[in-house]
Amino acid sequence: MKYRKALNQWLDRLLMRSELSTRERDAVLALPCDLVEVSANRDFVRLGDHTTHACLVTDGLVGRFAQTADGERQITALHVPGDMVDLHSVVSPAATSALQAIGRTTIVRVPHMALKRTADELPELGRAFWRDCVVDAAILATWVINVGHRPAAARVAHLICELAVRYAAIGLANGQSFPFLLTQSQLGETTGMTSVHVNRMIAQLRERRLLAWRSRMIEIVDWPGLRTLAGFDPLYLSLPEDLLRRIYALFGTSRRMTAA
Amino acid sequence: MKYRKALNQWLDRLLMRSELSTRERDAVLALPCDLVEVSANRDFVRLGDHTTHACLVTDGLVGRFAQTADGERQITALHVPGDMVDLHSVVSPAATSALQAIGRTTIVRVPHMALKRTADELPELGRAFWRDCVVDAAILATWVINVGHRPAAARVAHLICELAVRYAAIGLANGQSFPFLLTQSQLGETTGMTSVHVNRMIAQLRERRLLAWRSRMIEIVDWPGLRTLAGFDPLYLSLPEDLLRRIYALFGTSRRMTAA
DNA sequence: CGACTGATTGAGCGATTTCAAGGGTTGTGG
DNA sequence: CCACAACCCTTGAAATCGCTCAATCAGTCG
Repeated sequence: MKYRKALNQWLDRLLMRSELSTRERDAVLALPCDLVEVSANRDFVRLGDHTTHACLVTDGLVGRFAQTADGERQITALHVPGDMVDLHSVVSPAATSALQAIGRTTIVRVPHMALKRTADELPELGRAFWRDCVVDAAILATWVINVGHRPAAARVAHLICELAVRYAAIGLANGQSFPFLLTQSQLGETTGMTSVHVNRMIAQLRERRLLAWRSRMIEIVDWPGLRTLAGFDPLYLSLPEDLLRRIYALFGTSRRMTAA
Repeated sequence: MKYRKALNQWLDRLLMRSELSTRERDAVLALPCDLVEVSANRDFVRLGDHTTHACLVTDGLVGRFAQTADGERQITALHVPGDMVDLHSVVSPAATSALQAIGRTTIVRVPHMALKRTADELPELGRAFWRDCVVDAAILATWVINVGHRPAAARVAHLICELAVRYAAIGLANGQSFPFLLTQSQLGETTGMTSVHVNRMIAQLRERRLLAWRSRMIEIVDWPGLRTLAGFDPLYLSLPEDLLRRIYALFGTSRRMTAA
């Protein structure tokens, strides 16, 4: 198949949460698909669309957007490379929210039909698909707590912790730094606060020497400190124990010695 | 089977979102299960438990509870009769949050093994299970918007609208009234606000003659008004069009004439 | 009849938003 | 390569919303 790299990213993701036989792995890699480039800030799935394909992010960042009646936008999910953004659309093709590329993004589309057929033939793989949706729901539940019951600084810190771990898990963290493609207003749209207040909270996190943020990268300066402030417990991400340990080692070691 | 009534409730639920053949329906009704009574405010699944059964609510109300590091509790989901509370545990048995009965509740437990076997034999039914989890996730996404981007009064109103529709959908609304088993503090725990402030918002909703609340029942007084204030759009509940129309008719007709 | 739990109300405080304006960065076209 | 425009970040001051603390009232269960 043509876009083997993308399918491999997804397979790696599935393998973090499910054990798959060789046959099942091969079936994933043999899925038909096609590639779409989406430019920044473009919706590629709109509310109410009836989709026929599921979208896999290979490169870039995708946000799931919802809207209140008075036009306020809220980001309810973020998807990094390797995420199948709307795997759920296989069983529920009518989109209940819009999908937008945040910055230029590469998408690989896989037909629902192919996914269904494969899942029917290999029930254990079907369960892996289902499990992936369940983990997404667990992330969502954590966002509810975050937005509902955490003070502003912790809210921002928690999202940053989550993205740090998710980027590290897919090998896109560079030492203690990872890509952070959101603007501060978008960060506000996901944490339920004003861009102004996001800015002040970020300033706090910087002052406390917990992180540094420049040119679309965030550097974790004090991982334990950030984690504590955020009340971050990565259990809900369902990552393998050893991977998690490696990530923590990556972020935690060699505390920076900057500033007296 | 012994608890056919409970399984029938669940089957009805599944049929709202999936078309099932006679064989598939029979398979659902033939599932093995056992019954558990849970007294008020008791956790029957704890964080981190490895479960072997999925829990179906037959009677009462169940809340999914999460906790922040500093002990604040947040309710991330509510489950009414007919809901399979943790169907997702079939593919992900380690509980990522606790389940608590809100008031005395009757649970029917179905073994994961039986659900898996049935799903393997009848792939379309397996997809119905998966779909159910997807709808739960859609509800969760809506809660994120609610808690993140709506002012307090609308937040409370939105939850009330959702529960009104969900109770009506399972035939438990009595005219314009439906059971409301949460205390005001619990309502605060789900909407991310203090019980004091919940109280004031409820008072507002009463003053504006949108609803009445007494002895564990809420009566919808002005459905269009409540819906508008809440910005409520039931799309995310994935209910059949005609059922929804019937529910709206039920709530909307015969506006109450009380009080000059 | 107490003892409890839940609902209600008031006053003061603090967190977050709003409004507003200025400075920096990035990308683009000349 | 520069100039410009657009967008993003940053900061301040005032207003608002929701929280905390505290007390009282109303049902409910033994």
